Amino acid sequence: MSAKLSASLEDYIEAIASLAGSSGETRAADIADALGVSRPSVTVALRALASRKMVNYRPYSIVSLTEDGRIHATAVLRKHGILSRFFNEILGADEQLADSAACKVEHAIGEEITDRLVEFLAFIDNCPMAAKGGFEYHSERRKEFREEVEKYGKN
Amino acid sequence: MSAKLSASLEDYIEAIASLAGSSGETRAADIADALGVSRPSVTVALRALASRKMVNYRPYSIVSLTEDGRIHATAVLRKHGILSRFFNEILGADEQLADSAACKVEHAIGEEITDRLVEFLAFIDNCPMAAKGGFEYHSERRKEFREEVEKYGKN
DNA sequence: TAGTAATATTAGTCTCATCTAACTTTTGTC
DNA sequence: GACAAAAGTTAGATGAGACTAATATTACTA
Repeated sequence: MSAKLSASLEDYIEAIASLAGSSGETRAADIADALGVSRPSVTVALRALASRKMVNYRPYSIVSLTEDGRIHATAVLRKHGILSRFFNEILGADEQLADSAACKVEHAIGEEITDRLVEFLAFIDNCPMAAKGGFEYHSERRKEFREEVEKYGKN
Repeated sequence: MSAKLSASLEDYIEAIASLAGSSGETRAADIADALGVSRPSVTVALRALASRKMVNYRPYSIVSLTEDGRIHATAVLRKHGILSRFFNEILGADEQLADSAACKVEHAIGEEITDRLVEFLAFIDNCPMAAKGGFEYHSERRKEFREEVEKYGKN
């Protein structure tokens, strides 16, 4: 099991994994842009990640993830994707909100909760009428109900 | 809308709200114990919360929440309860895990996601066979499947 | 009411994560 | 190959949140 990283450092490896793409490499400036952070902050983060053997880092050079870093990044990206899907597809939040919520929550849940959420999503994929369609229908009914309350007043 | 608090300060008002009970008051030592934090840390947090008008605080005295603090604490406690229920009742995590995950996630989701989760839970309460019972059944089946794979080997 | 025990605060330090400004290294172009 | 632009790093500062050790205040009790 790789050592625990702070939410901030997880954001960095996540960004590196996303930016690295097929070449497996990125530049500090791209990381800074992706995270909306200054370049010196990236330098600091890369040193911290290098000391934890998560990135291959040499000053003034290109950056790549180590095997450990890749494993950790994959886990974070997995959580992100699952949470985003849950917020958007199941709860019906719009994509942007779902994604930004996923960005924060991904650092707060462990593997067990994540695994269970995966199973839950798989269940709903297999039985869309049972929960997904059902809940969408239910949500619509609640919205109508709210609108009616609005229209006719609460008292 | 009350100003945003850090995750840490939200933990403090949450603890204060929980400890205050009917009297509406607590002591710094109890807050420290509840959060597993030193007493000086509580002093610092109380000053920060007082400057944001979230607590009534005077040195060497008893602590209570202001109206704003109570509102904010209620919102955090609501998120906590909802998340905890979701993790435990829907995803099937044990109570302790559900609670500790809720403790972290409660600071990461906003009101909209929370409201949608409430509606989702309400839906499932009304149609237990649709999703809750269904998913529990589904989970059992997956477990059996895993055990069978285990038993007979993967290849 | 004096003295001790419990409670709370100050003082000083640490780690993280961020910033700006200034400097250095690398890169690309003529 | 020299030199400007781009990219990266140092240096130094800030703010949040935590800690321990020492000090101050309050409360209890004999």
